[in-house]
Amino acid sequence: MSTSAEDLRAIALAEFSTAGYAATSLHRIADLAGLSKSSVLYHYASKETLLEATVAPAIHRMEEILNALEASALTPAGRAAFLSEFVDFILLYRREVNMFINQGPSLVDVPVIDEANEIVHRLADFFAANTASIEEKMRFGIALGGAAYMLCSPESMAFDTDQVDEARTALLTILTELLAPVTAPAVIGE
Amino acid sequence: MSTSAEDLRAIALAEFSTAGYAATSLHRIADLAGLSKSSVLYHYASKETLLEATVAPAIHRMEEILNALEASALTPAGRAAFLSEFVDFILLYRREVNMFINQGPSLVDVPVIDEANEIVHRLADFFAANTASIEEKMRFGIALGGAAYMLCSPESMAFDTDQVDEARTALLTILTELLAPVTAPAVIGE
DNA sequence: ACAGTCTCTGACCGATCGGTCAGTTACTGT
DNA sequence: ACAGTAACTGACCGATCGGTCAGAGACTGT
Repeated sequence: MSTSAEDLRAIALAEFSTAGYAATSLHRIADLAGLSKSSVLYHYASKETLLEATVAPAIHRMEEILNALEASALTPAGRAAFLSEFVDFILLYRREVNMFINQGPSLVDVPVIDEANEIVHRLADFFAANTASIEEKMRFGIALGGAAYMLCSPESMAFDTDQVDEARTALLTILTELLAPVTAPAVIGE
Repeated sequence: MSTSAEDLRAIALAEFSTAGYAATSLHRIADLAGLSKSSVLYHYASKETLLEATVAPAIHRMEEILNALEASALTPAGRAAFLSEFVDFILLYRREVNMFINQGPSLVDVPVIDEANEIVHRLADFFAANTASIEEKMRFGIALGGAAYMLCSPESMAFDTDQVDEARTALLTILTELLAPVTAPAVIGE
């Protein structure tokens, strides 16, 4: 059952994230799926509908994580839990996250993408609320954008399954270091 | 002099980096320049030629920096000089760097983009040569991709000129911290 | 045997894409 | 006054884009 609908979603996700939404034609998606363009439009009413179906699960999951973060306020435990969940989220929804980061700004006016951009803004606001310094804002941006780039760059897209755990640990270490609370003294440098 | 040629380059750069190469039409570039599409094609033989002219300066500069890095081997001074030059490079060629990072993989078969991708690979190989651990590779990717994202995200594109210095200092601090030699003890966390 | 529904397809549509070309305008040096 | 050239333009081209539509098979329950 559902031979094609889910296949098409996966194919579209891979193409949208690597080649870009605008640069990916319905014809190409159909070819990769072994179908005709008309069949793609049978399962999804439009290219935009396909995009929405492609990224919706990741958006909803990210919304859950963000709600939990805002609920747990700024307790150290809450913050640590968020980082762990966030790393798992990025690893699970690698391609979707890469799409938000790389193409989000250029896909405005697509409702589901606007929703995703709004979530990123909520997340940024949360971290920016406690610090006005440019360096802290930059740490957040580098952590988010860098992690997303790292996990979907051409070289790293093909993770061996046994490397995922190591990647997860490394990512959590680096992000924790980058997003350490502002109360931590700056022992590095002078 | 050069009323339009240079203007077109700047307009194309801004559009390519924000909306994407594939999603930017020659018609739109012409409109933004107050010219006709034919005039754009008068100054640049093709859309691809315009892309090459747009990113060539940044590529040549990055090549210089990379050559200097490889020449200075792994001396601490050489590494520190590289980081400083690299930060200046990213700040000066923000939009171009953002293009490489976000669209490089999808623009293969364009000669000048292949050249840029090759440079990124040389840079990655240089840092990967001294460490095989996934974490160190990830640190490099996060630093490069994160810095590029941070400096060309919609919110940060409009830097006040007096904030550039502060941004430069913060960026240098964070990158130095991220790319600290593997010999440095991990004093953060446990 | 029949009707209904799901999946799929080729033919076709208007719009837009990158690109070509003949020709116009305006400014130059002679 | 004239020729040359740089800058620019509208009309046009084939290709491709997203999307519509009528209908062909395949599989159901009756």
